[in-house]
Amino acid sequence: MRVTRPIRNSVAGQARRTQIVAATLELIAESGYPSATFARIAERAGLSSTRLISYHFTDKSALMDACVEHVVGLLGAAVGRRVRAGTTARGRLAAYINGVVEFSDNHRTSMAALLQILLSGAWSSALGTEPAAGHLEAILTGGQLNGELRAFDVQVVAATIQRAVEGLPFRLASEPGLDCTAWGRELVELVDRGVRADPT
Amino acid sequence: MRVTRPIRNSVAGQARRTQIVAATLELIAESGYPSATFARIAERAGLSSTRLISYHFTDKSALMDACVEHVVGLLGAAVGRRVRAGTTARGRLAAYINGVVEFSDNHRTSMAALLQILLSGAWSSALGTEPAAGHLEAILTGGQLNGELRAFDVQVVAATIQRAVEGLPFRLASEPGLDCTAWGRELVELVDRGVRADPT
Amino acid sequence: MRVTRPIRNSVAGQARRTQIVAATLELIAESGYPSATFARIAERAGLSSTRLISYHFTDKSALMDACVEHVVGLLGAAVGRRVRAGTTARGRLAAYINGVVEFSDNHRTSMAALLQILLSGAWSSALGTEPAAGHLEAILTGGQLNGELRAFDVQVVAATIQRAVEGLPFRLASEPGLDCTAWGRELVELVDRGVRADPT
Amino acid sequence: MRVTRPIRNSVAGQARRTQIVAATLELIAESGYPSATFARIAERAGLSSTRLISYHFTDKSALMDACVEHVVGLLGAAVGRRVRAGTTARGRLAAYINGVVEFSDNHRTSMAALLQILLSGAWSSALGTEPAAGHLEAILTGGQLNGELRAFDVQVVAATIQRAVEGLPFRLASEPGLDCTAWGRELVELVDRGVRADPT
DNA sequence: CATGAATGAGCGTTCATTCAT
DNA sequence: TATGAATGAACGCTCATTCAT
Repeated sequence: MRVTRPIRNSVAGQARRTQIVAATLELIAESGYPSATFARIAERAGLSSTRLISYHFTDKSALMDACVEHVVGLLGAAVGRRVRAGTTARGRLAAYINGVVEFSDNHRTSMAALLQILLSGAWSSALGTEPAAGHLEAILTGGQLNGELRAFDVQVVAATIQRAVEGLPFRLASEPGLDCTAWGRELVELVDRGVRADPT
Repeated sequence: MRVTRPIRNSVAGQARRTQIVAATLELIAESGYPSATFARIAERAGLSSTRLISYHFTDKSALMDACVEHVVGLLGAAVGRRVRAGTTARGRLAAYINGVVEFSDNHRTSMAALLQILLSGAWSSALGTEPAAGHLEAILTGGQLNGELRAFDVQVVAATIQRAVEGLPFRLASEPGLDCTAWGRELVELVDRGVRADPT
Repeated sequence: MRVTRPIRNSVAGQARRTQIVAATLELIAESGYPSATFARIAERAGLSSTRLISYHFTDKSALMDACVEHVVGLLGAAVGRRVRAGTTARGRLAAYINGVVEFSDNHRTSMAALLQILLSGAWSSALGTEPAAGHLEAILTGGQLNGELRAFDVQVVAATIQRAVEGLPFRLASEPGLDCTAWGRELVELVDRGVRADPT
Repeated sequence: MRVTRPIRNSVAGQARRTQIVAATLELIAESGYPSATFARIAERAGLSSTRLISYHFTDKSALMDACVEHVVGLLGAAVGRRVRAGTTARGRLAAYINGVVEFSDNHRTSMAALLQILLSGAWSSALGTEPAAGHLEAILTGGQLNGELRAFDVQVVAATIQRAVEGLPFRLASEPGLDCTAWGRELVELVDRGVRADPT
């Protein structure tokens, strides 16, 4: 039994941890956070006992942190790349929305689980979380400064956009056939009209 | 000896049920849905035993249904009145948004609890829920038909607006000093610009 | 399920609690404090599940408190009666020693368990504990004041006597045939010689 | 490849074992026997895994035996030296008491831990333990034979003295500023008066 | 309408120990 | 000599619910 903090470099350990995180994400996406007990996670991951989970993760919240980190890492990379490619504020805003929408479409399980974990509060906020909201506000403020966007309360608009894109994974859960591309297009149009500066 | 379901019409029983619902809503608003166990509800309501809860409510989900019904009833009445007073689609849309925002401001505990219950999934959807979304879609469709609003996917826009207003109670929980009137004004402006027809 | 503090007046409940306390004392006396798990207590008491224990006692420490209270109550009554009957300091000292020794002889299980619980630290010292040491010191101080006892450090002597009488239950565990009356007589003689004033 | 028991004579192994024993003693003295789990011992000793403990000690009780042996060895040497220097029974008795008291004062951690281990029962009595009691009885019997000490039950007196000196480490834990020299002096006087022969 | 008693399943966590290098 | 990985049993405790008045 290891007693110091789990070594993140061990190959086998890393694999086990990834396997447990994956099982946890699937379980939460399918049956909700409360169903993600150690017993059910172990069962789904094919582990011999729940002890293996507590062996690799200090805590339940440590496991949840690992889940959040995993998904947020992928999401941030995917969206960040697209946003940075944008040359105007409106373009970056559209990239952000489409980026999250597309990622939600392609990683349904992970995103559904992520949002439920975040809502559950069962993670140690000590993570680099809510960078999303920060990025969004930066984009909006930039657009206001260079005249692309009209005057508005950045907080309100950022919160609205954030909630809009975060709503998609829930929608997809009950309506799997949803056309995400169209949803993104509509959402971008709605938001762009809402924030762009009036033509002079 | 009566062996059937408790009579729902008795005065004392009705009072007890209201008391339990109130305690439940407070508890959930303060400490989240998972903390709303029978034991804690009984403690907060000043009951000597959880038995009194199971006596008045068939089930935990029946209790949650009662909570949802209670708040949705108040919310529906308050918002419905304001929406019906509107004469244009854009006016009714603004009335809807401001109505929910104002209600969230004035009934913080109830609204915070309601949204957490709805998210928890612990209620028998057999309620007339999501009438809100229906109302919203009706307003939007009406506006498109009479030319006030541009062409857009009603589902996407309705979902976005719904999520926007439902986000406020969460925001209020962490930022109690928030200016809700201003928030509502900003939100109405954002949405109105997003959906109104282009000037001809 | 009751949620307020257990009602101490209920007849049936009181009986159950006594039954659980008795089983706990027996178990601890036989197999030591660490063996007194809820599972084993329930088994020995013939309960259907450990849930019945947590139903009647808030906590494990609450159960231990009940055990301590039970035995200390009996012990205090028995010894107190004998001590109060003494008319001299030396007489009261002998009464104290013989009282505890005799009680230890007649309530072997309870005393063995009590001492192990006290040593384990698993009780909320909020009880009226260690009144024994106080009584002892009072007797000794009184004897010094009236000239029956020589000058000595009351703390040291009280501690020594207390440890001497508390040792008997452990001895009895490994040597059940021990003659307690003789042991008490020897101990009284040893202590009396140790503390009495020199003849003038 | 060796498959038998680890060699106890290796230098490095001996050092490791000493290090583990030291950590265990400290832990028990500070937080009690039940807190001395492999995990916590490994943590305090700076080991990466509990495996190192099970590697060097067959068993938990083997570890405890090593702890007992370590302290009893030191104690026996220190006290034995002083006792053997005594020329009379009363002198050897005083030497024994003062020896244990002084050792307890100078090796607080070790003694506190030792007594808790002995009380816990988690050691294989197969050690040459209770030699102390034997030595004490020998001193007392010798004194009775040569007329220095009065007639009394050696077992009772030996047990009383043993418990008296063993009580000091517990006292020191809660009262670190205690004057041990004075305590020893008082105890010697108390015991000497209790056992010495009456002047003829 | 009310309530004390009882219940079994399940929770996250910790235990000393063994396996396989 | 050392170590990471794995293990199943047990821990105290909480859950919503049912029994029996």
